[in-house]
Amino acid sequence: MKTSNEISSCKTCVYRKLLFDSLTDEEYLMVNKSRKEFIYSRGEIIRKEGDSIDSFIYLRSGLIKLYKTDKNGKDHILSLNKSGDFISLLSIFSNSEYKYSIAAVEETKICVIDLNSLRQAVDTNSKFALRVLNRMSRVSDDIIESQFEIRQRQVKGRIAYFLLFLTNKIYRSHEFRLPITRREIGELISMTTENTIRTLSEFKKDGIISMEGRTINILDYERIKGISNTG
Amino acid sequence: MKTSNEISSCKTCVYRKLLFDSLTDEEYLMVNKSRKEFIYSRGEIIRKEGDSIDSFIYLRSGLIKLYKTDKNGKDHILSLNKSGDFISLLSIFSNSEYKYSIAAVEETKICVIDLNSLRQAVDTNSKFALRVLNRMSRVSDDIIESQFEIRQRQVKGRIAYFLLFLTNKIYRSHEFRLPITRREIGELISMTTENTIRTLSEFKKDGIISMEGRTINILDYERIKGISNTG
DNA sequence: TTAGTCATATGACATATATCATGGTTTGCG
DNA sequence: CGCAAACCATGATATATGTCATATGACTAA
Repeated sequence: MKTSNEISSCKTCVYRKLLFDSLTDEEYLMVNKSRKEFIYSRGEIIRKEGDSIDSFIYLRSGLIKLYKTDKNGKDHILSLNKSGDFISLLSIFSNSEYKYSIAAVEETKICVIDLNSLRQAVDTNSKFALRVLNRMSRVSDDIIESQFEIRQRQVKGRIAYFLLFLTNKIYRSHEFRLPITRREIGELISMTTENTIRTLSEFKKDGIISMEGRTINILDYERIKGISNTG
Repeated sequence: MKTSNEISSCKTCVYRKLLFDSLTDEEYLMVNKSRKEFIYSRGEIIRKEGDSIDSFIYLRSGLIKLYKTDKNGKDHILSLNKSGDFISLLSIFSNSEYKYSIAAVEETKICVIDLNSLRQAVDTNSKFALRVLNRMSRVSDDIIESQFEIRQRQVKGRIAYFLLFLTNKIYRSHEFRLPITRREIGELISMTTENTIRTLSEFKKDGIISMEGRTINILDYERIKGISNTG
C-alpha cells in the first residue's frame, strides 16, 4: 500500500459528478480537506472483516473484491467492484465494524474521507445524503441480485454468467484478461477450483471461447448467452 | 386482504420505540395521518416484484417472505421477516419499483405510510432518517449474511441452520410449527423439495427432532448445532 | 541453482443432489 | 360433503459436483 499525491486528478473524478456535485463549496472543502489517497496492488487487503470503521472509502480506479471467510477458512467472494461503486457500505452508519473484507484484485486507487466530516455533510445536506444512500444501497442490491442469479444456475451456467458479467459490466469488450484466478472464480460462484478450470477448458474445447492463460476471448457470444440462460 | 381499524394498538407498536420516538409530535402526526392498516392471510401476495413503490410499509405482526422468481418461474426465497423488520427496503429512495416480491406466510398485519410524508420526515429530521436507514440496511445485510451461511453448507447443514434460525430468531422455542411448506424451505435454502423432505425425515429417524406434520420439536439441540457447523 | 509455492490442468473415482415415478395425506373450496 | 389441488413421503436411478491424485510451468526465496 502506497500513499498517493495525485490530487489534481480530482477534476476528472467520477465521484465529482456522482456525489460531490450536490455539496456546497464550503461542504466540499470540508469533506475534501480530510481526503487521502492510497494505492494498493493486486492481492493486498484494504480492510478486513471486523476492522473498525473509521473512514469513508471510495474506489477511484482498479478492481476490488468484497468477501467473507467462513468457519473453515474458505473465502466466499460476494462481489467484484470497480470505480463508481462504493466500498463503504451502509454499515458505516450503523455498524462500527466492517462486515466484509476488501482486497484489491488489480492495482487500485482509493480515496479515504474522515467519517465525521462525511456524517456532517449528510446531516446538513439531504440531497447529498440521498445520493450517498443510493450509491451504497446499490452495492448491497447488486450482491443480492448476483447471488440470486448464481444460485439458480449450475456450473456451466454460472461460468457463462460470470463471463458475461466481465464482458458487459467490467470490460465492455469480448476480449479481456481474467482479473482473478480460477480459484477465486470458484469462490465467487460457489464451485470448486477444479470444476471451474474444467468448465473453462470445456468452453475452450467447444470453441465458445479462446483462452491463453488469463486472456479470454468470447468467440461465440450468443452461445455463452444461451448457456447462461439455460444452464 | 382486509383493511383493519385497530388504531389503538399503536400505543404498543414496536416501531413506536424503534422509529417514531425520534419524531417531533408534529412530524409524527403528519406521518401517522396517512397511515393505513391491512391484514393479509397466509399465501397472499402483499407486493409483487416490479410493482411501483408508492408507500412505505412496515410489518406489525405476522411473518412474511421476500422472494424473487427466476426465468424458469421458480421462486427463490431471500428471507423470512417478522415484526420489527422493515419490508420497504432502501429501494424506496432509489428505485421506483419493488425489487422483490413480498407475501404473507402467516396472518400478517402491515402498516402503510404515504411515501411523501415519510420522505419529508427524513428530510427534516436526521435522527429519524438515520434510524430508518439503519433498519432498512439491516434487512439487506441479513439477506447477504444468510446467503453466505447457506452457500457454505450442504443439505443437512442447511436444514440444521434453518431449524436453528426458527428456534433462535423466530420462535425462541425448541417447539414450533413450521411456518412454511417443505417446498418453500427448499426455495429458501436452494434445495429440491424432495431432498428437504428426506433430510427432515432423516433427522426425525435419527431422533434429533420430532416431527408431526408441521410441528417440530428440537430434541437434540447440540447435535443440530453440530450438523449446522460441520455439514 | 535449487527447492518450494501457487496456478493451471486433467483423470479416476466417490458422493451429493436432482430427477422421475408413485401413492398417501391434508387442505381449501364450491 | 366431496372433489381437486396442493403437500408430504419414499424408492430407484441418473447426473452433477466434489475429492483425491498427479503433473507441469511460472515465479520466488534461500
